[in-house]
Amino acid sequence: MPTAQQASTGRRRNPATRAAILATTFDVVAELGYARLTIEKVAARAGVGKQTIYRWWPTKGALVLDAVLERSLGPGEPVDLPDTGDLEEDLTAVLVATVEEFADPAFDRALRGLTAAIIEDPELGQAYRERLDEPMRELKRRRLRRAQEVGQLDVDVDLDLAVDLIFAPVTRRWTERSGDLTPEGVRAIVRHALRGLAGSA
Amino acid sequence: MPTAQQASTGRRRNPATRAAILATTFDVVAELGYARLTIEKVAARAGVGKQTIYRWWPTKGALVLDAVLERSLGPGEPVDLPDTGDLEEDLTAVLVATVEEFADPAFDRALRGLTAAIIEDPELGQAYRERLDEPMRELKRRRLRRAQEVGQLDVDVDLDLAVDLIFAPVTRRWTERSGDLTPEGVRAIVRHALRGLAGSA
Amino acid sequence: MPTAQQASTGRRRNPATRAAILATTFDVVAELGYARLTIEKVAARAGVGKQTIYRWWPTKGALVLDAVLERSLGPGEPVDLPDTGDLEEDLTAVLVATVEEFADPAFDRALRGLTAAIIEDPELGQAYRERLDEPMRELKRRRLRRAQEVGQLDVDVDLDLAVDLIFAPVTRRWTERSGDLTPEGVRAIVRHALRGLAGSA
Amino acid sequence: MPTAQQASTGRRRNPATRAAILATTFDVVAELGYARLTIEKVAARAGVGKQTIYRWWPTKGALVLDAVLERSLGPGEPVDLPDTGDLEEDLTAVLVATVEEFADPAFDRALRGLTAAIIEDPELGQAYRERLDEPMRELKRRRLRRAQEVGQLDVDVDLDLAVDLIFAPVTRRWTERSGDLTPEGVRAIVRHALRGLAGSA
DNA sequence: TCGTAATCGAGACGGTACGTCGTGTCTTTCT
DNA sequence: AGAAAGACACGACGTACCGTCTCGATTACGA
Repeated sequence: MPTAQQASTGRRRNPATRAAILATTFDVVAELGYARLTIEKVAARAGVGKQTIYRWWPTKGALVLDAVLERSLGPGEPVDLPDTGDLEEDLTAVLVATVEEFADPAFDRALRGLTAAIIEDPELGQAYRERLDEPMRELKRRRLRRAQEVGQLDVDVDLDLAVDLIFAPVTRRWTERSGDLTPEGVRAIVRHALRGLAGSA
Repeated sequence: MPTAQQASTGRRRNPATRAAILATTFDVVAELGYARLTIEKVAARAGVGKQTIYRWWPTKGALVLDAVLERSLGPGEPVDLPDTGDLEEDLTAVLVATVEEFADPAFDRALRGLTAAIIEDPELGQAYRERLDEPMRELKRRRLRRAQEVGQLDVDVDLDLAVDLIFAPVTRRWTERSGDLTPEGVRAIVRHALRGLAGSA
Repeated sequence: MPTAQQASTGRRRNPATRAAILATTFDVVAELGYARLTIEKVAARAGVGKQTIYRWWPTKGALVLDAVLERSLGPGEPVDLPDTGDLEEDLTAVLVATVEEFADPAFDRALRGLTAAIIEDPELGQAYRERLDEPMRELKRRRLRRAQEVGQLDVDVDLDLAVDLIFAPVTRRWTERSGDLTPEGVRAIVRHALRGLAGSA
Repeated sequence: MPTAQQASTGRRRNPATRAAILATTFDVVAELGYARLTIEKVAARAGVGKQTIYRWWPTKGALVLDAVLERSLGPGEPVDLPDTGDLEEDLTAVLVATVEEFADPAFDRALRGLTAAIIEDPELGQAYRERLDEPMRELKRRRLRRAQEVGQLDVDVDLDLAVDLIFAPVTRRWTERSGDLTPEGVRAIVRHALRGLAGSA
C-alpha cells in the first residue's frame, strides 16, 4: 500500500516500478478479466520480479484496486458534479457519462474485475469504499444538498438513501447485464427516482 | 447442464450423484467462497471422480449456479409475493426476508460467489437471468401489476424500471457492504421509491 | 522408487515417462553438475510435468541416484571381475577401467554429482550403498575370496578391509583431484596394498 | 578471498566483521549442511549486510572453506605428528583422533559440506588442497620419512602413495558412512597398510 | 580539519527455482 | 456406458535466495 512510510535506511522504493506494475495490471485485467489475471503475467509484462509485487500488494484484489484508482483518479483533483440548476438533467448527464465509460471494453472489464474481487473480500471492500466509492459519493451528496437548498429535493430525506435510489438501478443493470442502459432508460430512472425524493414545494 | 437427453443404451446418469455434487458444491462455496472453490475439492468431498463433474458442468460458475438453484428453489413451485393490499408493507416484507437470508453466512457467501462468477462471465450471466432472476422478477412484476390495477402505481411506468428502482438499492448495499440494511432502512427505500412511482390519483 | 506396487485401480505409471526423466537427469547432471541441476530443467527438457517427477522421487538426490543406476547397470546382469589367476593384474585392470570411466566428462560429472548428494544426505547414502556400492563390493569380495582359496591372500584378513585398502586410494585421488591416476600409479597402489594383504605362503 | 590487498586510502576492512561472518558460516553449515546454507542466512545471523559477504568471498564454497580453515587451524601453528618410535601406534593415534572429530556432529556436517563443495568445484578443490590438505599431508610425509630413515618403511616407496594407502580407507568409510570406524577397525587398516609398505629389513 | 574513498548495514530489485495445488484430459478397472 | 481412481502436461501459486544495485552513515587516511 502506498502509505507505508519509508524506513530510515536502505534503498528506496522505485516509483517508476510502481507505476509500471499498476499500468500493466490495468491492461491485463482489461484484456483477460480478473479470473485470468495472474501475478506472474503482470510481473512478466511489466518486466518486474514477482517479489516486487508481493512486497507491496498483499492480494490480487489490492493490486487491481490500486490499478483502477491510478487510472481513474489520475493526477488531478476530483471535480464537482455539474450544476446547471436542472437537477434531472445534471444527474442524467453524469449517469450517461458513466454508462459511456462502461461501453469501453477495457474499462468495463477492469471494473468488473474489481467488483468481482470486492464482493468476496470484505477487507478489499472497505478499501474500495474509503478510497473510491466514498469520494465519489461525497460529490453526489454535495450536488443533492444544493438541490435541497433550492427546494428541489425533500430536506428530510437521507442523502445516502437518495444517492442509492438514483444510482443503484444503473449499477445493477450494468453488473447483471440486463435492462435498459440507453440515455432514455437512464433518464427514466432518474426521473422516477427524483419524483420520489422531490421537495414538497 | 442437466438437460442433456439420455442416450438409449448404457448406464443412465445417477441422480443421487448429481445431488451429492451440488450439495457439496454449495457447502464448499459457503465455506471457502468462490475463489477458493475447487473442482478437486468438490470431487473429493463428494466422493466422486473429477471426470463426473467435468462431464456434466462446463465451468465452476455453472456448477455454482446449479448448486444455488438447487438450494434456493428446492422441490416446490415458486409462490407468489404477499398481497395484503398494502403495497409498501408487502414489498418491505419481501426485502426484509431477503436481507435475513443474507444474514446467514453460508447463504451470503454462496450468493456472493455466484455473483462474482456472473459479473465476469456473460454466458453464465445469461443462464442466471433466465433461470433465477427472471422467474423472481416475474413474481415482482405480477405484484406491481396488481398495484397498477388498484391505482397504487402509475400505469404508465415500465414494470422493470419499477422493480429496479425498488430492489436495486438493497442489492447494492449488500454487494458493497455499505449502507443501512435494517428493516427501517429497507422500508425507507421502499417508501421513497414507491413515492416516485405512485399513481396520479 | 521403482518398488512401489501398483494400486488396483486408476491409470498406471508410464514407463516411457520414467525412462525419459532418468535419461534427461543424467544428461543434465553430466552437463551442469549437481548444484545447477534443477527439477524444473529436467521436467522441461524431458517434456514432463514437474509434478510427475515429485510424485516418484522425493529429492534431487534420489533422482540422480536412479539416473546413474539406470545408466550404469543397464539392462544386463552384473558380470564377475576378471580372474586370470594373476590377482595384481586383474585388480589393476579393474581400476584402470574405472579411471577410464572417470575420464569421460559426462560420467565424471554425473558421479561427482551423486557423490556430493550422498555426502550430505544419510538416507540417500544408504540407498546408494544398498543399490550400487554393495553389489559392486560383493563382486570384489568374491574375487578376493578366490584369491584366498589359492593362497594369494591372507585367509585371516577381513574382505571388506581388503576392498577398502585396494580401492579407496584411487577413489580419494579422484574425488580430491590429486595424485597419480595413470595406469602405473594405479598399479603401484594395487601392488603395495596386496603386499600388505598377502598370504603367508 | 582475503588476500585482496588494501588500496591506499579509505576505510579498512573490519577484522571483527570477517571473524563474525566465518564463525556464523561454520555454525550454519554445522546446523543445516552445505545445501541449505544460504548467504542471506549467514548475513542475517551475523548481523551483516549481504554485500559485505559478496565483497570478500566469490562463492558459498570459498566462504565455507575459509570458515573451516579458521576453525581448524585456529591461531596456533601446526604441530608435528607424534613420534614415539612405534609407527603403527602413532598413525593409529592420529586416525583415531580424526575419527573422534568426525563424531562431533557440528564438525562432521561442516566437513561434509566442505567436501561436497569441493567435489563439484575444481577451483575450490585446488584452494582446499593448497591451504588445508597439503599442509596436513606434509606433516604425514614427514613422519613417514622418519620411519624410512629408521628402516620401518621401504625407502623406495613414494610417500604420497604411502599416505593415500594409510589414510584414504578411513576417509572413504567416513564419506560413505560404511565400514568399521572403531579404534580397532582403524588399527587394522593401519597394520595391513604398513605391512604393504614395510622396509625389507 | 577537511575532503575523498572505501567499508558497512539495510533493503529494493530482476530473476530463477522451489515444492504444492489445481486444471482439464486421459487411461484403467470395476460395475 | 457410467463412474471412481489416479497419472499426466501444464500453469500458477507464494516463498526463498541469488547477485546487483542504491542509500545513508561511518571510519580512516592524505593534503
